[in-house]
Amino acid sequence: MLSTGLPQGAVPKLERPGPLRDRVYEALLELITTRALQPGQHLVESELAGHLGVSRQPVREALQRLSTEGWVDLRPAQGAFVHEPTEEEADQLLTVRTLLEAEAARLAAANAGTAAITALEDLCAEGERAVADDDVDGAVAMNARLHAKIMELAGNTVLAELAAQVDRRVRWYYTPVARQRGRQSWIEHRELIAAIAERDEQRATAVMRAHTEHTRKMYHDREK
Amino acid sequence: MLSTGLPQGAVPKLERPGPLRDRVYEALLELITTRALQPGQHLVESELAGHLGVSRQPVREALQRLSTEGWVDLRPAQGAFVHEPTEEEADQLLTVRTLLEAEAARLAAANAGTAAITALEDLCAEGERAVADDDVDGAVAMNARLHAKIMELAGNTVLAELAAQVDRRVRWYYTPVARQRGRQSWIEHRELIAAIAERDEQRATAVMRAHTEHTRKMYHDREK
DNA sequence: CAATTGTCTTTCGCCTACAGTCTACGGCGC
DNA sequence: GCGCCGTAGACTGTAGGCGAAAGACAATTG
Repeated sequence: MLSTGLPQGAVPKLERPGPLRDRVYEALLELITTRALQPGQHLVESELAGHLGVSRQPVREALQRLSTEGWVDLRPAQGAFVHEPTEEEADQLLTVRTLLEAEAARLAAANAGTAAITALEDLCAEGERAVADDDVDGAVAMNARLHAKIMELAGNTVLAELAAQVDRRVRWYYTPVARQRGRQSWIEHRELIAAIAERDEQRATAVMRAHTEHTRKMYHDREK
Repeated sequence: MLSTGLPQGAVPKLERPGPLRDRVYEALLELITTRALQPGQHLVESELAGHLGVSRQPVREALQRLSTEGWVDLRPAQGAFVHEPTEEEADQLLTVRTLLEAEAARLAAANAGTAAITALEDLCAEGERAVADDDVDGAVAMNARLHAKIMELAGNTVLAELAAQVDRRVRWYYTPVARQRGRQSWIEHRELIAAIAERDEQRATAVMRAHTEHTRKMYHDREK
């Protein structure tokens, strides 16, 4: 027990700037997802290092990690290139995402308490408001947070981490599409939450599956 | 066209020892999975470097990768520690594995041709032979190859890569158990292949799900 | 004129060196 | 005797440098 009368959770925890490699990692990921670095582009370590004001080492380590997570391709003795998504890969990734999200919905339906349900409804309401205001970026952000919350309710950390990575890449591939489908998406969210509230695992799975599959359909319709 | 009369495909392509970091990665992974490095153990970069005859840099990069894949925990300013599996995590990982493998079985049932089926049956036969000979290591290896083959037949690269990682970790956690269940496992394999041969997606999914779930049951029974 | 070869630049892969930080232990005061 | 503080050791985090491989381009030769 601490002898000082400090309030337990309120200690700021001395915000330290974590390892440099992590910040470089996030910076690069941001640049990639925002298309500032385009697919296929050659990433030169020394350039990035100079541009970010650090040495090559942290940049190298960040690139390694980005490579294992599928954001860049690391050709031996040649360097890092921003990964170029193919039609096939995007499709496969979406299949996996559907799988993971559907399972999360099922688990969430099995575990969710009343407090959690209201939390979901709050998030959903906020998202709907963003759509009503034509705040596209806000709606996309709320969408991510809602899905993340469902993942959290599922209570499976491993599943959550995998899904987080897959989700982020799917969003990267499908950003042009995702921005288009605002309203319909949130109607489906309501349905999903209802299913979870009723503890109906089957229906929650089915709704989530249909929900993510709509993205695929949207995309294929758009191709023409 | 080459003017030299070199045989076209027979050129050995000059096997080069890939990047050092990759070899270090595989060496460390081997040491971890074989329990030569025990969970919780502190991995000192300079020690490993000296022991492997390389500098710290490749070791660092290998540790980074092992960290993102969940084999070691990287505590800032303190170093790398071999990850310690918890009951809960093992359980969650198994859930994910069940999910991925079941989907793979479904896709395999949808795609498999006759040639592929015979290939599966050959692998299965070889596995059964290993069991009959009490060749435990051989049986485990064949098990891995069979599952990998089914993944391949599923034709989803993303799914395959994810499953490969999850599988490897599951095998690490459950090695003491996995070695125990030889015969029953291969009976189930036969069933699974039959379902795939009949193109029965539903049944293939169900059989694979039951198959992986048996591992969980085995483990929990063993706890007592 | 085309194919080839030699050279040259760029960039990576790895090593070495230094600075910052955490841990452990021993001395000092109470 | 007990607890706190300071110091020393060890290890990680970051920086910079050297050798080597890959690609580009020009010169050379048939």
